Amino acid sequence: MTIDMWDDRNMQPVVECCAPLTEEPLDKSQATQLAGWFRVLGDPARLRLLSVIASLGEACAACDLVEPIGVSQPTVSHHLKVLFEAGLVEREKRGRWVYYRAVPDRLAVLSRALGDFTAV
Amino acid sequence: MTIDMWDDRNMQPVVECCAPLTEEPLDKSQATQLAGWFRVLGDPARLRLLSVIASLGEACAACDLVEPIGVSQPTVSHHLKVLFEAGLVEREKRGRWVYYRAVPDRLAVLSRALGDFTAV
DNA sequence: CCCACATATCGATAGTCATCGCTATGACCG
DNA sequence: CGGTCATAGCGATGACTATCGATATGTGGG
Repeated sequence: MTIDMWDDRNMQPVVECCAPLTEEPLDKSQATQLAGWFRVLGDPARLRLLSVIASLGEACAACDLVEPIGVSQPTVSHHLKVLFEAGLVEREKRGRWVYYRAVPDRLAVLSRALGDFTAV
Repeated sequence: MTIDMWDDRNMQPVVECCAPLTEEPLDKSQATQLAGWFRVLGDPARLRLLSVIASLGEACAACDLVEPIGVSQPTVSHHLKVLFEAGLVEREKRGRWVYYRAVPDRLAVLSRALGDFTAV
């Protein structure tokens, strides 16, 4: 299954995810997009990265992330790229370092989608 | 990566997921458990199943689910099993049919975890 | 300039997963 | 009982992914 949801470099949502789904049950493209985000969150290393980033407010990849997560630097870089391309974190290069921050809006969309499943 | 989070047939959370994570950043076992749930949600077919189930309140596998989702009956059965073992849906057999319902508590845990990522 | 360091990318490998067709199980109905 | 239908399990297959070491890129300091 190939997800091509993040070809757009501006990371705009492909659809304005998501209608309340009480009406009709999540069309295929919405489901694919939401699933892509959830799959990105479906890795312990990425969740821990996100949690460190969120708890620090802002985190530098090597300085703050490689050691506490306990995987190699290329692996951290890989996961950060996945999180970035999913629009769950943003990054800013300052000098030699790249700083990562969580993107509250994107996370809120997911949180709300989960809420909709229980709201019926 | 093998997830052994749902050996317990009673589907009790292995840990009382999850501490506010503003203190410290999600230990490995919490991350593994959360990631397992998110990975279950990281499939479009499962999200659509969940959304149909949620919007109907209760859904019978073959009657309500096979046709709208558009995959074969064995595949639906497989995904429902994954959702069930993750504790995201519960099932009840009545006569020939098995009825599925969403489990609001489990979904709420995930929704709240996402909220924590933005709350800092 | 060159070195040290932060980060990203590449290529390989091992493991996991979605999907299918087929088959087994188990319930209702005549 | 025997047939039919809903559903679950099995085994195979193709696709994807997490991880690593090695390497490339790019930046700042001496």
